[in-house]
Amino acid sequence: MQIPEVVILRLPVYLRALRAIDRDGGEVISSRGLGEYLQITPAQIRKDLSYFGRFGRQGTGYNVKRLLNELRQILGLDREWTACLIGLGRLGRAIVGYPGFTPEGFRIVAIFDVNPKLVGKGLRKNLKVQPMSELCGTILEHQIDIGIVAVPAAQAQGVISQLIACGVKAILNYAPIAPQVPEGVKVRNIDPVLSLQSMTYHLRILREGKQTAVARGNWTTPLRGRR
Amino acid sequence: MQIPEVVILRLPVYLRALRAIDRDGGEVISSRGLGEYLQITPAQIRKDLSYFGRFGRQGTGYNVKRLLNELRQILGLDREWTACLIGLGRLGRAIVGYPGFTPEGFRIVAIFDVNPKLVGKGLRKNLKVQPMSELCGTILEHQIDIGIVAVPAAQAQGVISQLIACGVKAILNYAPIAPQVPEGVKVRNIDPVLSLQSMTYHLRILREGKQTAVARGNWTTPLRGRR
DNA sequence: CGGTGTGAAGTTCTTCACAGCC
DNA sequence: GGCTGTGAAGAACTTCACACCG
Repeated sequence: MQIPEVVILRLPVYLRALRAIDRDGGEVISSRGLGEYLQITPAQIRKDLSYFGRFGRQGTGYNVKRLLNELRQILGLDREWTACLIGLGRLGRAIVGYPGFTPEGFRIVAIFDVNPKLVGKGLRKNLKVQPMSELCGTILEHQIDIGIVAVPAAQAQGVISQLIACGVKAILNYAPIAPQVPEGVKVRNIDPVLSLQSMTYHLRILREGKQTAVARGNWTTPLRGRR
Repeated sequence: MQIPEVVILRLPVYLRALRAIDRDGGEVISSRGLGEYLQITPAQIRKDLSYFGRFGRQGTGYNVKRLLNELRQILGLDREWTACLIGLGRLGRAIVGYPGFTPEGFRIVAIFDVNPKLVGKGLRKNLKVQPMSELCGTILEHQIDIGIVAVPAAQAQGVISQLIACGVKAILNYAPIAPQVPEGVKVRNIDPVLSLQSMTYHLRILREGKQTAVARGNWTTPLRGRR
């Protein structure tokens, strides 16, 4: 059975919510409870989970710890995944340095950069910056699962192609490009600028809508707040 | 007419592609050309654009500069938007420091942090770290449009609620939480961990699938690469 | 009762396919 | 011939609603 990608994208969200609920001492949660927490309809949650099994109990809900473990297993988070970082510029440094970035189950085991001045620099034990020429060898040697791309836009596609050539099947891309990848390779793009640019659409509508409405004087509800 | 949110989310992607095409000297692009570039079907692109007007020319395609301007206008990027950053930890510093973050049309005009040691520190001209107590006043004074939240998870919802109370209608949230916001407020979450966690689902399937397949010996195509 | 799991209905989004134009 | 713009068809996703269970 082929599970919709949207469902897969929601599972980590459920996982995180359950972690929070567990931390707060919750032992059981209904789809309604979880839905309120996440602003998702209960039916959605039940349907999503039903793709993978029957984890709930009628009249009660879901056992938080049980569901946590099930989700961890489904998402493959019950094992450790290795990643390499390519590009140790400002962004790359923020990524390695950020403690919450590599949560349970992820570990950055190699770093690459074109800059010869950075190469050889040790970041912490067993983690030295390597030249790009060693990319493929290291990936094969360490069986690296995930490539994290934090290079400038102009170099990004080249780096991604190299990663794929070395057999990497999952890429987290921070460069502002639309990567070209063959089928079977999963890419996730992290791009705050796109998010900003889509929000301004709504901001614009809001402004213009209000202006228009004011001009026409057709208020149905009193205007709250500024602007 | 109500335009689907997915469409809005794709517009900035088109915009960026057009910028690249323009930079490379392209003057005209067909929906097919753009589609190949972005791995999106031509029909999708045409339909998306048709929500906003008729920008193409039959037999030719779209004039790149014209379409660029139309999209900029649609997205409200023909004016400047102001943002404030809340939280000047490691992440916050990466955000203000990252030059590509505030592209055409965005400007961070205020920074807030709870840490008294940071307050008063000047980052650049006219940009000093302010205490949280000044949040609302500054937002109203500068008419700030967007709040960028880079505080720890535990504080994030509180900060977001404050922003909303001050009238902010657009929030870029970097904290790993599911923000609760009233209708009319747009939030975009930037969360690399969720992206990683959804990719491991596929990695797991890939591994297990291959193992299973090997065990059964039912290869249809030769195995390429490692693992 | 309260709540899950799930076919079926409903809705939204994507793709097709073609008229119309360059 | 090539390509847009767009109703209509099709696919994907979400919600409903109810049987069934604790």
